[in-house]
Amino acid sequence: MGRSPCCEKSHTNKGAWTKEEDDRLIAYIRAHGEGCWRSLPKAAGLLRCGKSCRLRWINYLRPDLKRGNFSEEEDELIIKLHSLLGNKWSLIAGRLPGRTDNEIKNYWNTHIRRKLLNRGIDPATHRPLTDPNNHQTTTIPTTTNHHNATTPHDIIPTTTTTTISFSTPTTPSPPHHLIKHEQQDIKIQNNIIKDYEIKTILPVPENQEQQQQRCPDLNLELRIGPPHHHNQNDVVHDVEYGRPAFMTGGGGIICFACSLGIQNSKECSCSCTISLNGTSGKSMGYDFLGLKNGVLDYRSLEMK
DNA sequence: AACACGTACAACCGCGGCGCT
DNA sequence: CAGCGCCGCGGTTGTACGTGT
Repeated sequence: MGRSPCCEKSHTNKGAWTKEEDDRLIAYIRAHGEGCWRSLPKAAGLLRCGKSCRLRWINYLRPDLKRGNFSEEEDELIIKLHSLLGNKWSLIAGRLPGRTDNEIKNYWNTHIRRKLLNRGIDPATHRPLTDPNNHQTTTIPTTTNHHNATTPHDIIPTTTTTTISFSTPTTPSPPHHLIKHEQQDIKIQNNIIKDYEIKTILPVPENQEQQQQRCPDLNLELRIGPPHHHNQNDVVHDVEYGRPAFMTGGGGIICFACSLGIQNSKECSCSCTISLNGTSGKSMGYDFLGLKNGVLDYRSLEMK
């Protein structure tokens, strides 16, 4: 299916935006609001394509953007979210108010990747680089891209080229320590997270101990379900929606929506009542994505 | 001071999803 | 149902700036 170019390239500026262009774009959007990016440049008197205008506005000019360095909490939240969502930068950005997908993506590639590599963790799989279950299909890039070269000390020393998996193994047999590994479509407010993987990890895998030794300050074992014990009976199915529900530490059952911290949403099919600080309700002791400590509060965040 | 190399980030490009006709 | 067009996403590139030699 052929596609027409998004804009008449011969009549559009490219490259860095000037102050005047910024001002025009801001003024136009203040007057008319966002949207209709294709027609916006012409209406605003800009010699730019609509995509360029949209990008400039979203990533740089939007008034609600939080400029400045990422905090340690944001770092850890990004790592957690990335381990769950993969390179779904827009979804990750949706949970970091004031941050854009582009900003997070750049930050990941320039800072967090290296940080994880220094910790001996594969940034793609969030598992130890030495993990034998870390199926190796691609070569560890010595650079993020052609010029984002990492210095030699950033790379975990290996005698040979180490390869890692950047995707869920296509082979049907799951790693032995995964008892649950299934695709889910979940809806969070107006967004749908597709191909979400639930991995419930059995206790005491060799690699976990290894990982804890390596990075005692970071628990990247992201569980859906109670952290204290797991067995196959812990995962039951939500009768109404056919999606998994989870046993809580107190023996109660929460639905998948609640396990993601979106209890009380329309997707919630259980009757659990979880306070944000985790101090009441059947799910006491449950802390997903730092909900307890207030790092993340889905209900207070507006999706992009 | 000059150069080379590394880093950070804004911006671009191509593609897929989705709605409309 | 297919074609079309727009929007948004993720990957990649360009380049200014910083640092080391």
